[in-house]
Amino acid sequence: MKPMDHEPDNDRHVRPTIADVALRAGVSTGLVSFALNNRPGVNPSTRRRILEIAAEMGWSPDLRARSLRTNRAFALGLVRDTAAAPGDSFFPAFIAGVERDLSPVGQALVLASASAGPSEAETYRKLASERRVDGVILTDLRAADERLALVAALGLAAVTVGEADIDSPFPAVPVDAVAGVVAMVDHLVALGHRSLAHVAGPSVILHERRRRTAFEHACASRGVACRVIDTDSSARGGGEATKALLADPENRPTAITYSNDRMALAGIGVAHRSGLSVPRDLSIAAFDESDIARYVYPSLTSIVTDAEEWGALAARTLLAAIAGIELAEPRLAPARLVARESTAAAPGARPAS
Amino acid sequence: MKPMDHEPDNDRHVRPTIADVALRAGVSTGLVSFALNNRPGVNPSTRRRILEIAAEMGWSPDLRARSLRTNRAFALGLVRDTAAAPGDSFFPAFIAGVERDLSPVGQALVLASASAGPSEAETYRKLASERRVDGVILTDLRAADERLALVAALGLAAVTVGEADIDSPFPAVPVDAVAGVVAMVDHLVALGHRSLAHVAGPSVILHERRRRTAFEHACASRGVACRVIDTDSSARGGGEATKALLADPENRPTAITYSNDRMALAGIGVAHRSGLSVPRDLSIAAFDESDIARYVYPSLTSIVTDAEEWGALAARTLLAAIAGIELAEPRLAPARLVARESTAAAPGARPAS
DNA sequence: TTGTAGGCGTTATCAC
DNA sequence: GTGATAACGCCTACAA
Repeated sequence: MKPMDHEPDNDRHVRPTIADVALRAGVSTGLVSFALNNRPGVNPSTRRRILEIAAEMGWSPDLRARSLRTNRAFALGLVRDTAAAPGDSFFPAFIAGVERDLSPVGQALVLASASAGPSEAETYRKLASERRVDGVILTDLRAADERLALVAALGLAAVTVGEADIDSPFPAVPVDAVAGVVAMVDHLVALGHRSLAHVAGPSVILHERRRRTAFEHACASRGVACRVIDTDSSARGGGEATKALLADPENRPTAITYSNDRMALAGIGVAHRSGLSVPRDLSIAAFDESDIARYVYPSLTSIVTDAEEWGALAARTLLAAIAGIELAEPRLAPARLVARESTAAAPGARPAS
Repeated sequence: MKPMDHEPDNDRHVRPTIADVALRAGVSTGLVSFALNNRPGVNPSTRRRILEIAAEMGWSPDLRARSLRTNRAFALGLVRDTAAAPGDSFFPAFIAGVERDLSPVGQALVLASASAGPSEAETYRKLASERRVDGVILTDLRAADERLALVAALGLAAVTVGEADIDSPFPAVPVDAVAGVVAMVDHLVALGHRSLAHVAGPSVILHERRRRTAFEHACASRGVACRVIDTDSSARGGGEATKALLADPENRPTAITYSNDRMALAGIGVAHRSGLSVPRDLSIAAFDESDIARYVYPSLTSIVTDAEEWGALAARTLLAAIAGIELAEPRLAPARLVARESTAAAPGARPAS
């Protein structure tokens, strides 16, 4: 035996290549490639024969070779800051949506973490320099997000989940943040609430900021008081914000909205421990619910967005961008209010007319 | 502009290849490769010069070429059934752990979904035939899991998260399921509970089955009654199981353990709606908590496992297996009981001696 | 319609 | 110790 390990005729576990198919079909590799890729210029009968033989031999494309040759990775990347949002219920659903649209078209999702180890920028840089992905999905966009310039400089395609606040070379998949907030404020005002509060996530995050602004505007235009507290989006943060809001019995809101449901649940916990009953003494509402919102007690009034659909739309938009197609401005169904048990008439309020 | 985008000589953004480096250094590409990979047989001064020039030119390895040549993907795969466990709090943490150990060694995580579109087997098959990954992490192992044979037949490496119940060619990263359950049952028995119940996930899932068995054994050996109800692991399922358990006031458990925290939260909801107070009238406990368990009211007594560490250990074990190294049996710290507010003395029970 | 040849960037082989 | 050169599997101008 030679030191070389080429014995394609011997080893039964060698994957057939297009050369093997070509040999068997008595044609050239080029023709096989054309036939396999559904390209014009191949005699229909020849094509059929080639496809048959390829199937029979169990040929399947080797992505590595194809990648090298075509300079594409056939994969998209998603970098998450895992430390920033533990227990986040939005992400898993979002990712499921992304995958749903990727796998049928032979694309894969490469997940990378930014929090641990190398910095976020380094993670994107590596993804690009190794050419592991063709594009990235940018989530949790920040104010003046430096990732836009970075990713563009790296030559990656991208899609932003939500609209950027600066010039962006990338398509965006926005969702109407205002409608839901307005519906929520109207809902609470109709219940007689005149002093509201919003427990927000970090305000560098654009969608957090937008919710906050929408909340403040809606309150102002309805002439109701509103307080906003920033948190780190964690359950703990939500609890602490609630404590702060309830600290002064003389001057506390009668309804609190939270930027996610785990903060809201923590808020309910704090309220209970303060001797307040939800929703009798205090109304509670949330954004971005997971399925538990429906089943806890009291069930959570929420502004819900279809996270999975959002992910799917983002994936589709990015794939189109990579293919050089510009999709008609993709727009997600606006977030909608789902009223449940955690919101009720404000204490001492007469029912709205 | 032509529709083609190939203009490598024109584009100023061409990445330097080792050929470029070799040219500049006045050596051959082979030598550059050796130098860059820290392999013996290169004159130290030559090596230094090559490294300098490579850095200066901004060379970085192209994974595609390396993959093609070395027949490795430098990536691991994880196939999840997204539909099966929406809102699962275990997975995100687990994945974060996987990534934590992967990125520092230049490996990536490819996530694929099985629920939507192609079948689970098809997903693994594709991952292998495209050669996208070197190995897969098998989670939520099922009884007589057919994935073991499939993945082995596909020539993929793998690691199982938890021990298989059949012969497995793959290393496993088990966790002691029994200790936590025993601690939980003892905790409840000490509180005076004599009639327990367990709301389990699908019993095809091995860890669900093991918990169930451990629960039944522990109850039997303590001489306390136990009822088990199977669910689909969803919050809804947890709620319905609770309804069933509480249906007959004459004969209902005084404590219920749930296989995950969202079922437990739903259970608390059902209890409240049935006019029962937790933990006064009914004690509630959970497994696999997310961070909200600490902050809800009442806070949840839980059996907690370090999901992130589990993911990291699984990744490490699989990487070792791929490298041909067999790690000393990796073992995770056993799950431990964290008693909180949701469990208390059984109604009418005298405090344990 | 089909065949040929060259190259994508890297690593492995084998002479020098 | 060093340097050509041939693969890896596929795609694609270009020639026939």
